[in-house]
Amino acid sequence: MNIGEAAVHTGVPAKTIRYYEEIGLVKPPLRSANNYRHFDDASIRTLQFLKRARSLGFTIDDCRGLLSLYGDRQRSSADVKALAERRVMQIDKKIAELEGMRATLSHLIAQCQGDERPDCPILDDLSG
Amino acid sequence: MNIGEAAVHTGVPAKTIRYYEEIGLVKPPLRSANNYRHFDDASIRTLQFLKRARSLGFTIDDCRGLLSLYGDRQRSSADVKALAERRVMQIDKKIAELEGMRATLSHLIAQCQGDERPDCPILDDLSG
DNA sequence: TTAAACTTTCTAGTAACTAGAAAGTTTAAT
DNA sequence: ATTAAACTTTCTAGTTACTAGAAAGTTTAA
Repeated sequence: MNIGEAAVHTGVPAKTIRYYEEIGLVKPPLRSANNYRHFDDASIRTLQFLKRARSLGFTIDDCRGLLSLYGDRQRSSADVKALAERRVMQIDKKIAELEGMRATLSHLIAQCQGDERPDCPILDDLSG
Repeated sequence: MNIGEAAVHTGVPAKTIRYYEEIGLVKPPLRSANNYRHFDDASIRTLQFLKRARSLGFTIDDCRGLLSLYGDRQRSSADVKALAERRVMQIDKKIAELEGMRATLSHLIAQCQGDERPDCPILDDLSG
């Protein structure tokens, strides 16, 4: 499989695949005679794994850890669980932050007439 | 006021103040004889404005817009309101995305024993 | 007087890609 | 056989919003 096909099969753009290789997240695939990258089934599976992990919000560094656990027959599921739990805590923190912003903003928006006049509680708030 | 004092008074770090100047978000303050930046009340208020706006999740570009509306006596509050509403929509989108991740992750976490054994529903999910 | 605590500018690093350029290769249609 | 489209390669640089650190000059307090 060439890189374009791999991109279609995994949902990871060709540029991103090259990037993952460059930063050592995936190992360099073999090259065909024409110097094109050749992706085998294992490579494809790794890319799908990464696609899914990234979509769940794991950082690239998390992904390194996950891939190494994935490849480790001796791993304990506790290690994976711990990584996932840390992620959930970060997500919760981020959600709380966003909900705080949201609450303040909608409160201000509700106070604002939103007409042609210059009076604006939103700017009033921002300017202290 | 020197930059350090301005930083304390506004909560915007000195490095960030210089950065805001560099990207043209705030206009260059006057300099004292020693070439130190001198911040007057108006500058301080602008920095406080930015601090607040950034904490509400407005991007730097949003802030440009907000500052220009702030300085415009002829502005209509509708323009400000529109900007804030766009922000809320983006926040909602982000929250929904995070909650999706959160739901999937906690589901997987709940299924995972988290013991010394290698069996792990989380990795099973990631590997498809 | 001298050391600590400022300030200046400059470069480079962070996260995770994404865009674009210039050049080589393959494929499909003429 | 040719040639144009659609690949591929590497390289550089841009994105967001800062942050860290270095080297050098200035002010302040002991």
